[in-house]
Amino acid sequence: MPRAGLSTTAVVDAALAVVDEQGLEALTLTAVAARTGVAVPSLYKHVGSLGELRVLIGVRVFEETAERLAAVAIGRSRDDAVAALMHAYRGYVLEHPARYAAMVPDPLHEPAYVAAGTKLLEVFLAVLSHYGLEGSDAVHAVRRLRAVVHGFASIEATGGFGMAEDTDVTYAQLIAMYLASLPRD
Amino acid sequence: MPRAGLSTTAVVDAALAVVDEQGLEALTLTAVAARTGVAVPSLYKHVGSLGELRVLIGVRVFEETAERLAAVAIGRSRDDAVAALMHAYRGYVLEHPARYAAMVPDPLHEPAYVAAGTKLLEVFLAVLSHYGLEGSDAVHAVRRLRAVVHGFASIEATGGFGMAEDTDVTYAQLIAMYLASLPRD
DNA sequence: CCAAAAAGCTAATCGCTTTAGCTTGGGGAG
DNA sequence: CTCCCCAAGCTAAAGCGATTAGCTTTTTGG
Repeated sequence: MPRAGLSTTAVVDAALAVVDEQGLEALTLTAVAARTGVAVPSLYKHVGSLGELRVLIGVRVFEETAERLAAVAIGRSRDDAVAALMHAYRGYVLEHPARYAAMVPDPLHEPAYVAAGTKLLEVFLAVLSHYGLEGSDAVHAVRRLRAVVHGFASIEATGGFGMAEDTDVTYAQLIAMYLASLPRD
Repeated sequence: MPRAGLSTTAVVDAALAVVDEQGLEALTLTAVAARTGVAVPSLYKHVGSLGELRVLIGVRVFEETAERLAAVAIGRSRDDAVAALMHAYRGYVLEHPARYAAMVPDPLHEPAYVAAGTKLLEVFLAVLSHYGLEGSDAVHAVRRLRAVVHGFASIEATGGFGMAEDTDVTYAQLIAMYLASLPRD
């Protein structure tokens, strides 16, 4: 019998596919094993435990987001950059709604998250530095941004906005609201 | 052997206690049964399934929040009322951080949520009506409020704010930011 | 006082995670 | 080119949580 040629990366890929297709609750070792064409216990050669797999998924999503945001911020500044960041963040969540839920648990308790989280933080800080924000002011500004963006995205991703009104309009208002909270010249 | 004298309400109470003390992941029928002094299958006389229990918990939290917000808005108007609402919302989450996570899943898909959600919506709409907001404008304003408040609360409840800066300050800024987005006379 | 519904219980099944221990493919050292 | 070793897979089995079936007993309305 030939070998499957699995790897930790491949397992995480398969797990993400399961999450995308069937939701976070459907993330089970049985499902991942089925998708990779391997017996369930074989996964332990690459992953350690289901809990660890969840963390790995969260880290991956975090990294992808950070990468995407960093890319989109290049060549823009101030309001333009902030708006682009906010749109990119929401865009990722809209593309992978189920995946987003995987990012939430144990954000900073898990050391593995710290690296990815730090990179994301740095992107935010870099953009805000053009407003002259430093130190505590910058921290609070980043937190405001995270609250707005995460709050909207998580509600939208779970279908929490019941009314028929266009959510694009709401988001545009949120962006304007946040920008207005930044120092003006 | 005497009877335990359980009821759906009592089961939900016990479940909330479990969540408060050990977190949402620890919510298991075994844990609830242990706390109520009953065998696991006996719970099915009151609850239907673990999934249904989760929904019942979510509804309860929703209702408590709505009640609390409604109470705090009485006798206040405009900025005063909005700020009070936002503080009360955050206060509830800080008091029961683990409980808050139970509110998120399936917000509107579950019909049971609709009633509680509607009440909460009405409180928001009533407060915003003093700004002359109606129809779509009011819907977007409520969504902005939900995004800010839920975003901040959920990040804070899961310990997502890593830096040492005082979160009270951040929240005060968020309130000011939101108020600034409402129509001024 | 009596019947029947409601509340509990025990036994058993099923799916999922995890551990233990065996087998073998395949690459590198000689 | 061959042989050895390790990593990748597998099967077997234990354990836990949810759920169902079916029995017993308390309680309560008539």
